[in-house]
Amino acid sequence: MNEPDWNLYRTLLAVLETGSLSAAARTLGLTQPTVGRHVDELEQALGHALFTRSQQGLRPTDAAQALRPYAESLSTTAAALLREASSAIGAVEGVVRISASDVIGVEVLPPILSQLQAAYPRLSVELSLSDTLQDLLRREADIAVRMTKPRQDALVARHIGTIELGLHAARSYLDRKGSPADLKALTEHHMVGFDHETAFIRASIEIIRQQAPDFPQNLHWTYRTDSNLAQLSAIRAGAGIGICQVKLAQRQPNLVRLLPDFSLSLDTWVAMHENLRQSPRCKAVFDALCEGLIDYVRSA
Amino acid sequence: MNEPDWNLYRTLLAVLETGSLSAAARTLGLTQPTVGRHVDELEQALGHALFTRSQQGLRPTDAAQALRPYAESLSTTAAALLREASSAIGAVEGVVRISASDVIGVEVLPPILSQLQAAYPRLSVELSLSDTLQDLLRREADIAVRMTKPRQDALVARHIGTIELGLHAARSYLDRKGSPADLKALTEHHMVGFDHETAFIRASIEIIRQQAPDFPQNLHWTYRTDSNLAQLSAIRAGAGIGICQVKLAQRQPNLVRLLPDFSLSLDTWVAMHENLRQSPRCKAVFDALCEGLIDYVRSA
DNA sequence: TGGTGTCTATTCAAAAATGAATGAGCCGGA
DNA sequence: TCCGGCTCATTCATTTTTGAATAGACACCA
Repeated sequence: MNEPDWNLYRTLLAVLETGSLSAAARTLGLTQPTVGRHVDELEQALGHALFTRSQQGLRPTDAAQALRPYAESLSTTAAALLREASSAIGAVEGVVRISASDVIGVEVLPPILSQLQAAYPRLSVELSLSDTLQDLLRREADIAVRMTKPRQDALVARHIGTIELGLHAARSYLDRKGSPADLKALTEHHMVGFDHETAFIRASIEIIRQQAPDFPQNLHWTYRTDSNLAQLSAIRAGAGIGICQVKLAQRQPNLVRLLPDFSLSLDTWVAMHENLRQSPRCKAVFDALCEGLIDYVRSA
Repeated sequence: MNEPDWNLYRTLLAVLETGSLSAAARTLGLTQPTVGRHVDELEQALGHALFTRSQQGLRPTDAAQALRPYAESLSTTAAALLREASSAIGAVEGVVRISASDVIGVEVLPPILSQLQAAYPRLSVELSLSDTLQDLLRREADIAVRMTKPRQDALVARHIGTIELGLHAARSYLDRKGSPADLKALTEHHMVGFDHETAFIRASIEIIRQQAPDFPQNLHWTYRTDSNLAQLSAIRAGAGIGICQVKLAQRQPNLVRLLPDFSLSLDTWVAMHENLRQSPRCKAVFDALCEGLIDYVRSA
């Protein structure tokens, strides 16, 4: 039995993502019959049924689900290959894909990246807002800005510094509700916070417990979202008191820091796949990111 | 511009590996003209020359070299996908690829694996003898036996125990040359050791320095090889005194341990990609490997 | 209930990819 | 020096893959 055509994996992934032959055909620029034939061919080659056909689409079997991560890995690697090929050798041009948290991506990176693009006009930047380090290994991004120290051997990481977090609220909110005199008074306020308790959140809560034993346990969470960015917007809009970056709040005239003794800090890192050190375009972006973020962290 | 056919990457890799269109065509089961056309097509799609043609083969350009790791990653991932597809859902069958050092692979694993295959007749094991942890992330193997603690987040690792290393020689050698009375006497002997000084070797030398200050600096290395397995064979054949696993030497009637106060220890780990925990065939092999190796380490 | 949207399956002609054969250049050994 | 080995390039017939069109089945909505 010969190795199946690698294109079959691409159409497999498209069918998994879209849920139907027709939709997959549209995204792939093929037609529904060919996509169907690809699936048939792959099923025959692998010896498993991959989908149960029905008139309103295909439902993937467990076998297809098991193969999905591999197909995704193929797809991201192929995309990374194309990015690598997007630049001439030795030139700072082409596409670089950056991954960062939403707040960093929206509030901090734009000036840094626009300056970078002024310096290298033939450079394109793709920005993916997500928070896992996995995506560097899977090559979903070339460079990542992260708040945890990368522990992967295959990554190059540079430590940027520490970002300070503090409690903030909008003036409009404080005009209505007044300012809390101490941490215990927070129970009387509307709080903006996280929706789901991730490992990172649990760790943060632990740190808060240690550093600020007065921090109340049961707060009145009136606005919960897992997006830091949405939290920031909510605080700005006067929805309540929440935690955000101190440096960021200083730039916003209508945000006030509360109880400045309460403070959390986030270590910040910029990480990149080791292989990409050879690539001038990635190295240029890496260096510019480090420089710009260090400026941001140290800014008064 | 459309995304290039993924098959083009496969032929690119084959051409890079074989060094000629014709040879690549043979390994791919295609013909030389099609391989040539694939390369042309890819060059056009990427906008780079990938090879400089000549009558005695193709020389890859820097651009092609830069793409090589990506193509290799595609290839290993496609192979991993096929392995995953080689087993029915929930069944312990199909192909599992194990990576281990040469000594472990040749001397320790066979009984463990043959027992495993007796338990699961539809299971196939591929054994790759290499020593880097990288290959797990690149999916070059499903499971690895390693002598260093894995630091990758994406890996599941289990600690097996400590393997003791000691100085050994064959009786035939000792009959000719006599036994060294102490470490200093090693300078009078033929020694079997490593060829290149890797990071691991340097670390080991450092440990030796600390634990055995008497260990001579300048030994008479008469047999150098980077393969542990070849070292073991050389010691067995009476080429000289060398370091090998104590447990392993105990099984060999003609090997004698020398200066038993001298001892090194290696921490042993079995590691696997986190995703594969879902896969019964990998989990079964992982568990069997752990059990078998623990038995080996603890055996009298 | 009938119309419209979605989906998959099938057929058949057109387009694309492939292979066999051949030519030409280079290298090394007899 | 010639021969056999290897290489890549080119041509043309054949095979394979693809797409357009169509039919049938289901779901939703007026």
